[in-house]
Amino acid sequence: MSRQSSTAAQLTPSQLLSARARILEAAAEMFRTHGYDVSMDVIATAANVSKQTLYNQFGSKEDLFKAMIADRAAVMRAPLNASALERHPRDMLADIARQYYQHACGEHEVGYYRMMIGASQQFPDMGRAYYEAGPKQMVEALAQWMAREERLGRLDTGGDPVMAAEHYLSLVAGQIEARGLLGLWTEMSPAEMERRARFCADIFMRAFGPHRLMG
Amino acid sequence: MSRQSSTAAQLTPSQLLSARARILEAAAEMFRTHGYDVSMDVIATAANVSKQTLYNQFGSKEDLFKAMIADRAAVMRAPLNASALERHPRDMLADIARQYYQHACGEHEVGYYRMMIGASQQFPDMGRAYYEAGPKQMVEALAQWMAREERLGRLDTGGDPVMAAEHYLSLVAGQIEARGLLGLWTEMSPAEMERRARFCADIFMRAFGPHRLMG
DNA sequence: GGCCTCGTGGACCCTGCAGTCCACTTTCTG
DNA sequence: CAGAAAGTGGACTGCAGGGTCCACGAGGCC
Repeated sequence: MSRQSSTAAQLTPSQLLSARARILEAAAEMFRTHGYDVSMDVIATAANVSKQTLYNQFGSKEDLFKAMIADRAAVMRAPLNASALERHPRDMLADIARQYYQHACGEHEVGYYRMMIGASQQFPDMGRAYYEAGPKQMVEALAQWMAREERLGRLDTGGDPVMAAEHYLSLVAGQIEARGLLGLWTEMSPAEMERRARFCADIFMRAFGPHRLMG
Repeated sequence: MSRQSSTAAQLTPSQLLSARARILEAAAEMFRTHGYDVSMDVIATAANVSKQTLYNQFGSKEDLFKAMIADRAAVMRAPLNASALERHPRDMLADIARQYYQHACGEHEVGYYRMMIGASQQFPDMGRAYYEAGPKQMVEALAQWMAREERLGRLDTGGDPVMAAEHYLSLVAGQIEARGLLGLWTEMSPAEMERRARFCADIFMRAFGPHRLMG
């Protein structure tokens, strides 16, 4: 019993993960909140790991950073679950906006995005990688869906679904993201999310819906 | 003659400015391209000034940075020249987009924006200041104009001109800015600018024009 | 000419941080 | 149990960068 309690029982959950996973997690958190400038000591402390272990797992700070980016890229998936294909475009669009507001524009994600922007100055290829793993995926998935809807006659993007998709995502993210990037944080109530989501879907449908007034 | 040439004649243009102005200019350039991490030595060299002079003018790095921000804020003005009030909203909107594409989304400005994002992590109040001096001004100016147009019956924002204004600016900036922030640079031809500007104005008018289909 | 101000450049101090080393302990494995 | 493998903590090195100091030069003012 005493041996048990001294090894497993009193460990915090984070200590049950492998050292490597713990480091990656802590690194993500520290990089996100402090930018690339965090010291390796701070990361080691946050990961509950000695500095040496850290250097054993990842040869250098740059390597650690890159590994952590790669690790996150796997997490970051286009949240366009193609489940409900037969729903009305308006509902689908509103849903995308809702998902965005709930998951992709939190303090967490915006902080992460901000860090990537900062890092892209230091590691230019990383910016590209991030863009292609993240935003680009979303645009493409959405554009594909829109093209399909256009073929079904339920949307009219004027033959440029990519631009329409970009516009919709811009509409959804809009100033919220801009404010977040500059560190201005305003919590968004569920009601507000709902209102904005509907608003976005509505105006998109007015602009790209099938019953257009003008050519 | 020899005295003349040794003092004024062979000075480069930048050396004719006051030391302070030269420092501010060089600091802006260096901070923009390298982020807040540039060393003071580099800035001093770029300004063609000794390190001591730099510290005489601005007590510390932080002070220099803030002074440079303040200096830039004066330059950054909402480019919504209210000259042409009687023009058709569509033309006005297209013009705003054109102006944005020509002046506000160049490598220069986006680099500056990126730097501000990075700095807002270190100096939170600076992010707010930047937002209020820049984006916010634009949104408000545009919203005011839209409210006026709505009263004239030439626009229908559904009673929320601010949201409409935000949406229009998002539409215009959109993915271009996102890509720029991540360091992906794609030169935009004048034709492309024109196409995008028209596109933005058109879809905005379809969504918020006076002849709406649905309530 | 003599003083004063401003600038120069280069040496210098000190702190923080990436990265290394090492002696010691823990844990896994045969 | 013995030995290997991995981890620990803390001291240490080297360097970059913020900030200071100082001896010197050049122009303006009386």
